[in-house]
Amino acid sequence: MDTADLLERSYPGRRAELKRDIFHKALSLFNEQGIEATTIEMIRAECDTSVGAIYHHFGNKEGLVAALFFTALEDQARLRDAYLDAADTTEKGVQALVFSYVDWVEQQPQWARFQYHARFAVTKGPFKDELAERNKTRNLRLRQWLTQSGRAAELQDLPAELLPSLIIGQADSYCRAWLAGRVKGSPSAYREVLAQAAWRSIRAEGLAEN
Amino acid sequence: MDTADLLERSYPGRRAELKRDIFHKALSLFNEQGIEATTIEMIRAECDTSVGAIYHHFGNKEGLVAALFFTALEDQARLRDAYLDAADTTEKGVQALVFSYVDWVEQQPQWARFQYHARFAVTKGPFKDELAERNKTRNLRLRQWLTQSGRAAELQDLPAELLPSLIIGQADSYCRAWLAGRVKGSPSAYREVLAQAAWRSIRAEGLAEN
DNA sequence: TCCGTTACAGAATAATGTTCTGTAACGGAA
DNA sequence: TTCCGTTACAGAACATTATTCTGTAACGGA
Repeated sequence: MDTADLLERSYPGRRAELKRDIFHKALSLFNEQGIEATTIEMIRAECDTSVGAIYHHFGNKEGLVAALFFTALEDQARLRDAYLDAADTTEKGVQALVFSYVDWVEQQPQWARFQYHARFAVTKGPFKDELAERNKTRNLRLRQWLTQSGRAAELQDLPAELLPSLIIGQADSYCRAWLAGRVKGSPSAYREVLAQAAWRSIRAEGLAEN
Repeated sequence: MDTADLLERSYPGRRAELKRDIFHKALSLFNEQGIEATTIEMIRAECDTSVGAIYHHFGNKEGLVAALFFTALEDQARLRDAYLDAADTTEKGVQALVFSYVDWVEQQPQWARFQYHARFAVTKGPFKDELAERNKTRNLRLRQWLTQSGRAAELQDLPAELLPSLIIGQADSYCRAWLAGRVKGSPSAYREVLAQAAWRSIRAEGLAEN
């Protein structure tokens, strides 16, 4: 399960060959050199194609960035929903969110790294509306889980807008540190610790929980 | 306590007037338009100066970004160290880290937002060595606190490289959400909740703690 | 007052993003 | 199979933007 697999999944077929290749090479370059520092010419050379081809498929550099970003978001959400579907208790749900997050980051470090760095550009740029649109539908399953009836009883009395950060914040922070090379242990090696930490921080204070 | 104050603090004196102005205006533009989308010409026009002046002070666009980034980091650390010095227990220390983080973000939203978005570029670019250098000295106080003797007894048995993320991850996540406009409540309004959550997630399991 | 240094101006240049026009490959319809 | 609209690609021309360079003015200590 690597970058190539993700691309086959999202853009299958022979006719999308070059498109996948541009995706793949651009992703690497953006991550290695930085987004600004990567020129269209570099991508063109790496893919042994023409600028025309790149602009044909993606419109412009911003479009390429946005397309990569959306692809990453969608793939990550796919895994998250799968994990969430298998969780039958609140604690398991929290675990599912943390596990799916760190597992995906570790399976797709390239895409994860890029996602972190491209978010701002996409949020500001001309694709911000499309982003908001996609967010809405992509996070349906998550929102449904969060607001499921009876959830509140198992959790502390917390502002709803705080919940996502409380659940995923620590894992997210560690993943960033790992991708930046500031720490060595892989995120998924700590998945239980991270899930535990999240759960301990939001669960209602029971008497006999561990 | 706003952007202007921060600048007076970091670059005082009359002769740094234009430099401060460039900082100030560039920061706003970078945040509003995005870093790539902001041209030197825009900054020049906004400051009513010349490109020569900008390049004289900062070398190039990357240098300007790096200078802004370093300024933000240093100011944030200043507040953190101040809070940390006043904390006399482990729990208070965790609280100090969370409080200083959210308070600074709320006092300096412009700088905070920029910091998030510029990190990658600086990490990759020609200033990465200077960044690593500065990180080392800037985080001295923090590292000292983290490794202070007796700390481990009050905390769960956790990998050291996980600690920073466990303490600050949730607050960090919420700050990002707030700066991006995804949530409404200001970070410092939730400072106690966030500090509590962090503490609950890492403290050793006592019997009679609340 | 002199003089080296720093601060700034703005035209010239270079690097890079984008457009545009043309050509080839594709794939269904007749 | 042939035709034809559509999609895929090529690469030169163009536009925008970053950067350099040369010159001038202000500063500040000797």
